[in-house]
Amino acid sequence: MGRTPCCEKNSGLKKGPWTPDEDQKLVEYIKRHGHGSWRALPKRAGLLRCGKSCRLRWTNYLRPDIKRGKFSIEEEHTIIELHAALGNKWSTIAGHLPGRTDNEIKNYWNTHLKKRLMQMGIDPVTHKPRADLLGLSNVPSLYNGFSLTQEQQWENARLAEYLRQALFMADDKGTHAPTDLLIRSNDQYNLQKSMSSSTWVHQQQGMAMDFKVLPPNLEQFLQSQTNECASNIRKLEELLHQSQTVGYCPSNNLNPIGYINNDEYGGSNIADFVSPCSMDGLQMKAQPPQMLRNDNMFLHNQGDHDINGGNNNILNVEDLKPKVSFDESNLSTTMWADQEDPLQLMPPPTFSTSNSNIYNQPELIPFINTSTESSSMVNNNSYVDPVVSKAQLVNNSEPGKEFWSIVLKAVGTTQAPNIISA
DNA sequence: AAGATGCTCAACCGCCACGAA
DNA sequence: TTTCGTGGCGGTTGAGCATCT
Repeated sequence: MGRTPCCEKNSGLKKGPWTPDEDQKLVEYIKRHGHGSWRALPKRAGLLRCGKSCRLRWTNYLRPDIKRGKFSIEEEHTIIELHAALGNKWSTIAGHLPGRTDNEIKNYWNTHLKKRLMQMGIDPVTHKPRADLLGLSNVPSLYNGFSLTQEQQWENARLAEYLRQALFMADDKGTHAPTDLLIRSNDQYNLQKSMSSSTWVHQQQGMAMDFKVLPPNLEQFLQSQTNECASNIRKLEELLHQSQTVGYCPSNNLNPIGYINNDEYGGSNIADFVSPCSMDGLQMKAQPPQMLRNDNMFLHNQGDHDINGGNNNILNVEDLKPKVSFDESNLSTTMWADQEDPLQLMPPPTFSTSNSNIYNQPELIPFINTSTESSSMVNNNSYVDPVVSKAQLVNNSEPGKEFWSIVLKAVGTTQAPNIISA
């Protein structure tokens, strides 16, 4: 049995690079007759090639709608985002990049993006931070006792993406990608302490030497950003003091979704400070992540990898984007007050899909921690006190409005790079 | 200058799914 | 239901070029 191979060996058919003459023959034939049966085409077109070779040459190179040239930042982002969700589904990914072929995307991934992610400490297969490289060997303890749900895996992927963004801050030419590096600390004191000890900075500089992507003056840069942010934070804190500050944030050790933050893990690695911060951060960090995306879409496509027929599982890239356009008018009368679970009470922000560039969206809002009592660490890195964070009152009061106004002003801009500490 | 090494990407290979017979 | 032809996909290769030593 066994089917006939497309190109019999020793069939006398030509292989290897196409000549301009062959290209011309193929293009002219298809222009006149369409490709029809690929197997029959070469004979009819006067080509000593197999049909498969003709099809490949046409679809990957000669097709008139092929886009040539470098991949744009947006295209790169789309590839990475889709790859995180779909894996090596190159043709599906290509379906979202007009004019790009699956082969081209695959090549670009293998020769550029994959390497870049690896250099940045991100596993290009899982899109998770590479624990070995980042000193994150303790991170899995975050999930002790829990099996990772798809949502949590998604959050991991998102963390990886934030790391990627952070490390994309400067490219080889010293220009900056339009993304913010978000640094979160449980309080400004801890951040300043960390900065002054420079543990993180030194680690980053070490990485910079390897990665060749971070600014050489990183330490000063971070420091200046920190100072700048500190004044904003103080403003916010003043306003917050005018409001009642009530309510508890479930601590991370009770939250299997568990955003990583520094107090749980000793505060010396990158993941301690670069965290997935989002609009829900304003509602305390334990806000379920599904607020930020269309989970049905994601879950559906998670299960779609093995669906027959390849193109059946095309998904709209819009559905993968965080839905985080912020509607200020929606900030109304909800308040967190003496509630055991404020998460149940805080309405989600209004989301929309209007923004075209997910990396410029106000999702990049830091977790604003208003805690006045810092959670404590002891030297052996064991976690002692639960994180007790005071939630902010959000209401129609002038201070409340002003608070949000400042928050939006502070974080809603997309000037980059901008390190926002909180 | 020349060989070694690395990088890119067009092209190939083998496999799979689908639809027609 | 099975077989077969075909198109399509993803992994891999290797020629050609660039950079390094």
